[in-house]
Amino acid sequence: MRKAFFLTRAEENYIKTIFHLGGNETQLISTNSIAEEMETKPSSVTDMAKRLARKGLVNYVRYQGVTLTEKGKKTALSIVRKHRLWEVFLVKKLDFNWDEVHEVAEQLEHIKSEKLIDKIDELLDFPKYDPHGDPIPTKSGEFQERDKQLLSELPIMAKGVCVGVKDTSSSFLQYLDKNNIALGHSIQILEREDFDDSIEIAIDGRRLHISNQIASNLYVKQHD
Amino acid sequence: MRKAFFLTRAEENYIKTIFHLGGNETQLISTNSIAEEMETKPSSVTDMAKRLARKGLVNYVRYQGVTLTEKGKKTALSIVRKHRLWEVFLVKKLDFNWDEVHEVAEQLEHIKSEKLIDKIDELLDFPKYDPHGDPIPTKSGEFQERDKQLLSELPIMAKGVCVGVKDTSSSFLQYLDKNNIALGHSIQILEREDFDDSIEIAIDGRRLHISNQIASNLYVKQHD
DNA sequence: TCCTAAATTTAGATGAATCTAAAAATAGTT
DNA sequence: AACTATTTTTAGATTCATCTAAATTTAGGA
Repeated sequence: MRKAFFLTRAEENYIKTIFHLGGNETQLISTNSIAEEMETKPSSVTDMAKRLARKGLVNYVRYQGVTLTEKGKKTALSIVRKHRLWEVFLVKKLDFNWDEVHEVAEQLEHIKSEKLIDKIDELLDFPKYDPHGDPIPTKSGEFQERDKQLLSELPIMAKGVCVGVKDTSSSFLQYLDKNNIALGHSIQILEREDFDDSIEIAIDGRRLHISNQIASNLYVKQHD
Repeated sequence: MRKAFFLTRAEENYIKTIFHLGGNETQLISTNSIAEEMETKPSSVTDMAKRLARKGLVNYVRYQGVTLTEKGKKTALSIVRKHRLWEVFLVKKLDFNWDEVHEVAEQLEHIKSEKLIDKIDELLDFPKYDPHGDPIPTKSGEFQERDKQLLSELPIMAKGVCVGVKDTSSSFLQYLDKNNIALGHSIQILEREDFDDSIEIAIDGRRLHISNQIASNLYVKQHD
């Protein structure tokens, strides 16, 4: 019988970051990019890469980078699942605003209790998306990105429903709140300004002028 | 401006243990008793005692023991508050049984977010007691033990309401479940067996014979 | 008072997670 | 093919939290 499988908080955070950087796919993730994302030093990442490799969570090639193993992917999905379910819980049950949930969910995602997260899932009636529109992996690890495009990439006159945000910073989310843009709203592109790629949109009967910065951080699902 | 006040998980656990051992009062708590309670070594406790003293959370007297400072007490109450509120949440909102909540609450009590625990408190409608009958400190740190006695200390024919448990082990709580003994039930002592101090009780119209072991782990509030 | 047993502390070690500074490997360019 | 800039790794140090083993202090007899 081999030693019980247990991950420290730091290990879980590395796994999650590698996943978000695309460790899912085949290309190797560089230690530098991980360090940058986690605001830590490349040398620390190297150490951790070795540790995670020893535990069978990543494939580590010296001077090349890492990818997640199957076990690593499963772990990452479980953490992402917990993070996003907790975010839904905070918004739906405790009236947190969608710009306040991230920090707290970063802590809650490390709570170790399968029963707890399953019960939370049930309490929330098995949500498919988190408050930012990101999909929640199922208990068995199924995970499907929603069919979506950046608002900035839609052609003139195209219509769509707002389904997610790319940037999840407080300032961006608060901008959206202030302008009454929320998931589920219908949007139509009315005009595009060639000079700065800003666009004029119709949203819920109102007209609104938004910068390219904004439009390229809003996901929509196009319809006709 | 001095360094931001921050406690590690280990530090919080020590503070909590000292509180439970009576660090509230004036007598010093020995390193040995702390080590025993936490299933660690006395030498580890000594190290931590120094660290906590440096941070102003305990008064540490070499070879004598520790007491909590005002700051330490405040910290302890905040942790106990979080632990007990989470226990209520698990039982009331997620249908955990009262013998399953401790472990998970041990993790949840370390989540750092004032807003989160205040919202949980509100969601639960500001409960005064946890699922084992222990009082929940208020946000401002008020904390009052309920007026209660051990069932084993009640005289013959005395009546009372079950208000808490002393032992919170799974096996004890499951015994109570099996015999349909729960907080809020009325109990009357009918007979006491001199030989082994076991007692015959009336509870909710039923008669039940329970050992002294059981009776000395059940709290009741006596009435007439 | 002196002695011994128990409690407590010190000293030194270990593993996790991090850092800095220096060394090594890689990749792009002439 | 050789040079250089960048990336990555190594080596060595630090802090936290823990341990074991040895030394010290305290407290309770005889």
